[in-house]
Formats: sequence, structure tokens, C-alpha cells
Amino acid sequence: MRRSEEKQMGFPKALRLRKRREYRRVYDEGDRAYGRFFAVFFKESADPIVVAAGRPRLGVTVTRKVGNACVRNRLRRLVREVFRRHRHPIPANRDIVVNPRPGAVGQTTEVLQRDLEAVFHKIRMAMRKGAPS
RNA sequence: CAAGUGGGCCGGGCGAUCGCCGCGGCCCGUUCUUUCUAUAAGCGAACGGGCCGGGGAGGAAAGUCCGAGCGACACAGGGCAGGGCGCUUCCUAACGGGAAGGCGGAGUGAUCCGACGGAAAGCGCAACAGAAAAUACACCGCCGAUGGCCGACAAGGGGCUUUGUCUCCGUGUCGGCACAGGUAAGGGUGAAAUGGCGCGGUAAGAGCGCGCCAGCGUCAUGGUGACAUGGCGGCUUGGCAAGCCCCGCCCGGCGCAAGACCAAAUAGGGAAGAAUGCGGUUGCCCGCCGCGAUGAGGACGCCUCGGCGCCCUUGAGACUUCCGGGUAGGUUGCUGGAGCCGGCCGGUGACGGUCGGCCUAGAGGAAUGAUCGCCACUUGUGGCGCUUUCGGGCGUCAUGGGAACAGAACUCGGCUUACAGGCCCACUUGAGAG
RNA sequence: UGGGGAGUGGUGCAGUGGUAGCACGUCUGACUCUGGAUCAGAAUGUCGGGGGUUCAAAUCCUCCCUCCCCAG
Repeated sequence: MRRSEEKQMGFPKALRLRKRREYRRVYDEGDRAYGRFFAVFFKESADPIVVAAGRPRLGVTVTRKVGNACVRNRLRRLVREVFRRHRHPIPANRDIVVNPRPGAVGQTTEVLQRDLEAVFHKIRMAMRKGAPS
């Protein structure tokens, strides 16, 4: 039991979006939710292997407007870390894409984490309403 | 001690928990493969997962400004076009980089800065101002020796109806005019004005003559050389080449998203085959023969025929295997190298040689992150102690804050730019003490 | 990652060594009862930034900054 929980904390390659096509699908066909520092896109996953895995997948895009390479790298890692620890609200079989906004630079880890968690809960609500199956 | 110059180095440390990406080892699961045959352990391969061990950003990883390696393509050699470089010698795989030196400039100095070949090969440019801007001429000015004109004086000669305070002629001296002519000293300007200063000289002047300086040419000496020093010569030929250009040297263009290998699905290419179909064999079946998506069958036109052109109707089936190209995708290129560290030797130095040791990131929507504790660094505030030239300084405790620039993308060598704070070495100037 | 281009008044653009211009906009005045239109006049520039060449730089050279486009 304990072992499986630890497993849930991991973030292997299978839990990431890795192709441009996958990103495009989420952007073009998915729904959106916004926080103060993030815009999040989400969509049911199409890949049967992912569906079978029963866990959501994450993709992060930080645009050049946000800052230089070093700043953007750090933001992406923070988003990944929050997703790794606090992804429970998100239903399985979802692909989500997080876009940090320029204002996120310089904010403390705690503030960013709370904001992103709130967005995750919004997604959970939206999913329940939109798909009452 | 203060101010400064040059060079080198560091870019927080230790630990805990969770997580990420390679590598090595062990283990589990699924699929595939394998001997004469069957089953199939083991071996092997691919994929997924677990455990253990060990590794994981920089001095600039940045900008992409140069130079190379590497790759496929092109290419006899040479030239043109285009681009780059530009004091000398050396270093280097190469460079637009570096070292040492020369020259010029800045600074009291340590030092620093310099795209620093050619302007008598040619073309071009210079606003405004100024007499004039590249041509030594015009203009103002100066002179006017010589010649010219005017006048005075002196001595001389000639002329005469008039012997004169007459007139004519040239000569000399003096004065004037500025006509010919001489001159480039001076001319408010300008970024720049035809070498500078001085003496002589002259009618006035002028390298016209001389001395020194600058510049040019040439010779000697020193130096590999840039160049320096000295002698001699004739006196002088402006600036811009980061304007065109000339001279010398260099350059094939394109790039790891280069290139190589494996290789779904769909469409298409090539080859082989099968079945169906159509016609004939009197009808049917079988068999046989012929035709057949490279167009069967029908009708029309042209045509001697073979056949050709065009139109209409119809068009079932369109399969299997193999081959080659190739997209998605995957693998590779991909990190052991002009490598790093240390010693010794050569060299003023950049650097080279040699010996020993070391292996030190390899991602691919892209790995090095998150949280916490302790210790160092720095700073604000407060308390205490010591000291004081009464500005403050030092030590210690508590508490709050700060900690830069910035993220490998094929790999090196440089350049440039960004950067909190700190350490070390050498040198300069000033002050004080000895 | 690689390749290419641009930056000039508030906006859109000229100017390619010699006093920075044009159009629209802005402001002031006139006309009008008022506004618009029209007429007259005015203001507005570190020429993206630093350094260099030149007597003189928006212009030439060099190093940066910002923005845009293309390949994939």
C-alpha cells in the first residue's frame, strides 16, 4: 500500500505529453481553466495505453514572453513538482497543459502552488458538471 | 594606510526526505526466436517494471561575431566577380585570436589605447566662412629696381626776323604716378591655407643663401624585421582610402534539423502468380484453345486490311507474394577530445616537448528540481564588554533581511557582452614612521 | 537551433556624409449660434543605446538592446 502511494508520487515519461500533436489536440479541442498565474488546458486522453494506466498526463509550455531560458526552466520545474505532489483532484485519463503567465516570475513557490492547486480543483468541478456519466 | 594599475582564482559548504535523466549489476513479467521433428528449460532480443551502486550545467553553458573539426554535395589548373584581413616577428589545426617588439597618442607613474599598407596609378569629395579649398593663378595689399609717363635741378649739344626769364634734344640726379612689370611677407576666415623659427639678403620679396627643427631621397651602422642612430643631398611633393580604388595575403557554397541505418498505415512504382470474366469448340457440364483493366462488349466515322480516332453504355473484381524508393516513428551521428591535472625540460613570452595520473553531463515538448535543518558570508536594528584622536573601531549575543549574471542542444579554439560578493600575487603614486 | 530583415516627432513613412523633412494627428487663432469641414499659424526628435573614423555621422565602421519574418 505504502509502496503504491510512493509510486503515485513519481513522474516518469509516460505521464508527460511528448509530441506536438498531443499538445495541439489539447489546445484545439480541450477546455480551459484559469488561475492568477496559470492558464490550464485539459482534454480526455486519446491514447488507450494512457487510459489503461489510469493517471493524468501533464505538459508544460512557458512562452518566451515570460523570461529568459533560466527563468522559464525553473517555472516548468515548479509546475511539474506541484503536479507530482498535488495531482489527485484531476480525473484520470486526462491530458492537461499548463501555461504559466508572465506574472508568475518572482512569486514564491508557496503562492504558485496554492494557485495551481485551485485551478486543479476547478478542473475537477468542470469535469463533474460537463460529463455527468 | 589611502588611491590606483596589471594578472590569476572562487562563484557558498555539509546533511535528510521526495522526484528526474543516462550508465553498470541483479531480479520479475509479457511477446518473439532457437537444434532432424514435437514439446520446451536454458541462451538471446524487444518492451514494461523493481532493487542496489555510481554520475549529472557554466565562467560565461549567453550573444551567434570570427576560426576549425566533422558530414553529404560540387570541384583538373588558372583567372574574373564577390567577401574578408592589413606595422613587424613569432605561436597555433586555424583565426579577424594570442605573445613579444616597433611607431604614434594619453597619464606624475605602474600602465593603457590605436582597422597602424598605399594619397608623385587614377577618379571623387570638402557645407558655412573666407581673397583663395587643391589650381598656384586671379583679388586686396607691398614694391615699382628696370622700362614708361609727368615735374624739378645740373652740366652739355643743336636751332633762330626776335640771342632770350626763348625753344628742342638726349645724359645724370631727385621727386611723383602706379601704365607695363615684379612679388607671394601680410589679408579678420576656416577643421585644414603651399614647411616652422631666426639671421642675412632685396626696390619689395621669395629656400634666394645660411643655422636648427619637421618632412623627402640616399648611403653607412645595429636589428630576422617593423624600425632606430648618424652622414650626405636637393630644398618641399596638403586632407579624406571605416569614399571608389591600388597593392599584398586568405576564402567552394551549405550545414548535425548535416549525414547514415531500420521501417508501420495510406497512395503510388516495378516484377511474378492466382482466381473471376469474355469468345470459340452445335446447346449444357468438364476439358482444350484464344483474348483480357496495356480496356472485354456495342454502335458510329475514317480506312483495302491490320489497325487508328472519337462517342455511348457497362464496368464485377481490383487479390496474394516479392522487390525498390520513402513519410510517421525509432536507432545512430553523441561524446576519449587540437581532453583535464601534476612534475620536469626548452623558450623573454604566447607556446611546445616529455613523463606520470585521470575519465569528467549526454537530454530530445528537452534530464540536474522541491522542501527542511545546521554552518560560513554580508547587512540593518538593539543589548553588553573593551578601546578612542569623541567621528568611531573591535569582540560577542539576540532578531530581521540579502546572496549576482545566468541553463549544455554535434564538438572544440577564440572574441564580445552580463555578473552579488570574496581571495591571492606583482607593481605605481601619495602620506606617515623607522 | 539555423537563416534573414527592421528600429527617424503621437502614428505611417522620406532622407544614404554638410542646418532632420512629408502626410495624418495635436495645439492656438479666424469663420460659425455651436460642432464639423475650410483657412492662417505654431509646437513636437538622446534619429534604439555605447564606442570609433571624419573638420563634420540619422548616414561609414564596430559592440550591444528590442522587435519582426522564414526553415523545421
